[in-house]
Amino acid sequence: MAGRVTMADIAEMAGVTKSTVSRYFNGGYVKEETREKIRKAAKAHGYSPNTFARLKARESGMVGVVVPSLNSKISSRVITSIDRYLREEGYETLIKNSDHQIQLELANIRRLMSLNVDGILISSISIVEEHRELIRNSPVPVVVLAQEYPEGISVVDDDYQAGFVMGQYVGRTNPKHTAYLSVTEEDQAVGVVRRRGVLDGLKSCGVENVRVLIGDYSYESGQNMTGQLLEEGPADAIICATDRLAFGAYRVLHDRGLSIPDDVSVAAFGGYDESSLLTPRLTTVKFDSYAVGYLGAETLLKCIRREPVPKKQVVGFQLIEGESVRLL
Amino acid sequence: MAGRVTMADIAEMAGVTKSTVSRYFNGGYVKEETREKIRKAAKAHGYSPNTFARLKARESGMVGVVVPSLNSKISSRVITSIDRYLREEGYETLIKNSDHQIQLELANIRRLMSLNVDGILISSISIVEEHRELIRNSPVPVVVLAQEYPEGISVVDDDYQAGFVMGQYVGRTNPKHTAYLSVTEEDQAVGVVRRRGVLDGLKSCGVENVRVLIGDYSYESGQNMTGQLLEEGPADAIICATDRLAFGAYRVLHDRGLSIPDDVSVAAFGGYDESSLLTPRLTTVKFDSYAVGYLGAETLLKCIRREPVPKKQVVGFQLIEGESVRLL
DNA sequence: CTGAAAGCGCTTACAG
DNA sequence: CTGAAAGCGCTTACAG
Repeated sequence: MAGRVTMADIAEMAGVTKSTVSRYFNGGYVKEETREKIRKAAKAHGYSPNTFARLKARESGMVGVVVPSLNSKISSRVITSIDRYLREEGYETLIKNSDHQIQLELANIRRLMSLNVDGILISSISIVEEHRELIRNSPVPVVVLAQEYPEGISVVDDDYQAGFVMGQYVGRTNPKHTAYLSVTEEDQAVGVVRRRGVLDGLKSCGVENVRVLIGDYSYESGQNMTGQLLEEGPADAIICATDRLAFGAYRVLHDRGLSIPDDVSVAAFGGYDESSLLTPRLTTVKFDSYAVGYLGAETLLKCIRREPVPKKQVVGFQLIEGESVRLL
Repeated sequence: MAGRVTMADIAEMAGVTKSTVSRYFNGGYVKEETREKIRKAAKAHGYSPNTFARLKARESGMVGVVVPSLNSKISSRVITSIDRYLREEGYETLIKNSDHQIQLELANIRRLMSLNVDGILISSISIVEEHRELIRNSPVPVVVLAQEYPEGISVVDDDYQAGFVMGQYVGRTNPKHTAYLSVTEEDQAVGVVRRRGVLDGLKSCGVENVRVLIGDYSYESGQNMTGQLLEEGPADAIICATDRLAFGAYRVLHDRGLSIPDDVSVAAFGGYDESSLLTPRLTTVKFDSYAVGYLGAETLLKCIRREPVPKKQVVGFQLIEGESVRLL
């Protein structure tokens, strides 16, 4: 592990000034002959310019992405999609994980700004006042993913419609004791909007008195909520805010000898590959997370290039019918 | 979205010089009174120092992590674990995705170096000569995860032993037509070492003539290989290099009306949460990916602090017995 | 096609 | 406890 070689060193070896070497690395005009000398010198020392010293450069070529988790299927899809798009467009992606902590998310945003990225994509669990302030004062464009953000630019899933459609789908089967396993309201998109959709969809079929339990995003939480639910009384339909929660429900229902869907219908949101492997296959809504990532990245680049962009883009979803809901 | 405020601006507002402001932000001595003025000025403009300008700082406080994918359970676990550990220790994590492309992986490593990170963790699918050169010339410490790297420092899973144990487990059931669904040899750990373990384990029970198919890491690949396998002849035991491949096998076997494990035993490596939800539950080896991440991060920090570290650390695994292997 | 010079925003001994 | 000054490694008009 060698010492640091600088542009001045390379310039000296190539018998030119650092201006020329700088141009070489930034696509400026350099005579083929000179170019060759620089290439050799750089190669010999494995030299690449120190990005940190590009103080005067207007653009860093980097885009920051903040995600709430690296453990979730959805985040994985969104980031993968963003990353691929940006790479194609010649941008670097810097990924920061907030691990479901708002304070960390804010710190990540600040950090990316201080890293001089050209723009930021935020996939947030929850937009709080500090976000607004941070985004308002941002020196670079910011696009918010998966959460409504009326003050700025966002790309969102159609959580309400998806919830409504699923609510109707289950509501039509005429359940007597329906429950919705949700997450905290901190997460606007999932904890508030999706839930409202589900409840409204159910109501449109005459299903009221829905028990709503609140947990987090984990498998264990799905198990706990289901356990609690069964203790509190009978249940013949459980809609889960995410597939992972449904996995927990499956486990508990299986363990108690309850049959899906004969005793209890289960449905969820996510559309993970694994969900189709469950027995019975899980009925679920699949959001187009790749589209969220793709559109988000595309929109951000447009902002960076000062092209006009829509304030809000809503991507589609798809109801995937499994066999986990008892049809009439 | 406002213009950029600099340290000099803050200094002027607070009525001090930038030396003092710099000290303020780097934990140097500043009188409480002065401190307060600076805090206010900074707050008023949402100022945070531009990391890029810390040209003279010896340490950046950042660690780079290169992963082969953001879509895999294992990578997710490893990164999450790294990220948490480093954060606790006051370091930033910069994540770069190589999307299973060696060239991209190399570019990512170079990029992180030019970003002045204090150290790099590489979770590579395959170490090629260019890696060795890059790592040899690295100005900062590098720790390799999940792949053997005799020339340097690594943290690895015990792929051979895990393979052997699984080979034996299946071998003891006396299968007549055994197959191993593998990935390309490019991936030393999984494609070569794990496979050798499996084959040796089987052999130790007298099982030879194992059909080995090669695919990639996808669900689809699991389906394709299983389909091909069944076309080529009978099969009563399939060991898959990863759980995801086993998911594909499950789907195809189900679709063809073959029973697991009565007609065909299936086993794999991964230990994903979802695997225990399959019917029948998948028999799988769970590697301790959190430990890989944790130990990797810890080891890297020790390198950065010039403390002594082991050249190679091997983490454990666990055979999780499901019901997918027909026992005698 | 290339160089000299100023400057980017910060850090760091060194004085005081 | 704080400031003046040099410097980090690069970029960028501007000459030539």
